[in-house]
Amino acid sequence: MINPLRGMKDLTFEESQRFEHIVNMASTIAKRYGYGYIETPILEETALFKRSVGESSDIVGKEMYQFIDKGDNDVCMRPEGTAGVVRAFISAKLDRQPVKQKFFYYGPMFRYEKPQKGRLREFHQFGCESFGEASVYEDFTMITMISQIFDALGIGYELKINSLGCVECMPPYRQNLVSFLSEINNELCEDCNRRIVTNPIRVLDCKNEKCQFHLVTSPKLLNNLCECCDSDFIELNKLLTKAGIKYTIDTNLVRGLDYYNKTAFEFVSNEIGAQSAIAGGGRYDKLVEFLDGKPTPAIGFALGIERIMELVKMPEIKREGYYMGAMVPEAIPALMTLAARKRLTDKVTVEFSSKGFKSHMKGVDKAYPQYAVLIGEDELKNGTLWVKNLETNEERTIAIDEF
RNA sequence: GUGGACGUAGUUCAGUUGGUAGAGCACCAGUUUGUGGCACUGGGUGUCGCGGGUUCGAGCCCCGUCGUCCACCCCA
Repeated sequence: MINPLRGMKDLTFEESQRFEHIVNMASTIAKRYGYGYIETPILEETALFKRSVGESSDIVGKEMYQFIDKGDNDVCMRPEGTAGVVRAFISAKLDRQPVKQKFFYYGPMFRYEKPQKGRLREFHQFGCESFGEASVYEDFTMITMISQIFDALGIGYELKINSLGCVECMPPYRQNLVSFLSEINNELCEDCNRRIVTNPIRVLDCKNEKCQFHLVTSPKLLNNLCECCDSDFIELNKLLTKAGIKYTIDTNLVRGLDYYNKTAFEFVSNEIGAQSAIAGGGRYDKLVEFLDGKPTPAIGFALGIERIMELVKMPEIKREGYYMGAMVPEAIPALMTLAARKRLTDKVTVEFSSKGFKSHMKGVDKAYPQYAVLIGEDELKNGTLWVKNLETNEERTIAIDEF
């Protein structure tokens, strides 16, 4: 027996319905905010992810499904969605038009990780990317939209926000932090010492208590923002408060991908294990030009579909369509004709084997239709159908033509 | 990549100091050619993850391997 690869899952029945429901709900809401569907390739040049996500990140460093294809190209299964959408945006030369563009997407992402709860090798994200809008109102709008999606899905969440600064204020702060960390590096754990070199901001959210003790006096980015970043962050706080969206400022919130700047946010749930981030995103104003486009401010987010699947409250299922069956084999051809016609407008389940009444009714329970339609000896003889409405339990025998 | 737990029926699980596998649910058939969900009766559907070893004998003990789960790391 061949099973799916490690960390990859088949979705059927309730699970696939949940998946569909999430995508439908998120798409519907995103469209209301002006987002249009974009589909981009799953396979991209490896260089795209190295340049956008960043070589220092774990994603690029050790988690990519990367290989050389038959044409000698260095290619990679996308580990996240933003890079591909930005690439598509630039490929279509949309960066040369002064028009704001908003896209949503959903689909599989691949990371070669060790699977655990909420962490798969093939997982699915729904995401949005907004290009050309630098206003902090857009940051606020996006966060509002995500809250709305989670509300519509019946999911509880906590929102964390932070500002990562910009090219003006981040580099000096970073240098500042590195020198602070270097002075106390003897007190810090092994991981943190590694992070001082690879990604010093990450040291700030180390879970080691001893590290946290020594980090109390560390320089904080929020106190070192430039005027623009500072006022935008204050404005974002005001807007969220005014809109009644609960949030906390998490100065240690660092997004894992190199391209983020200014607003960073994360939605977390405490009900799904250690992998608690259910959505994350932020601004990436420099990424478009970094991938050879014209400077274009942008902001985006992605939510992990599998991570929220078990949190979603599903709407009640309703009876739908028809179950059709015959109690004598000779009636089956007539059934097929009726079914074909009904299927132009309704859901129809046809049982091809003729069997007893009771047996058919069991089939009816499984198919959960609104109507059961049966043909037995009498009906066949008289050219009629037996129809039962399973909601009202009303039964009728009608002429075939009336159906 | 590191650490820990666990792999028995479709599923959830039981299985004694080692003696050739069992229960609930699900499923199928029947009671019942004409009223389903309920009830009753019958049916086990299995490479005990895989491979080796110890033993007269392994689901159980040992080694290896694959896989799942959980945590770290990291992230959606």
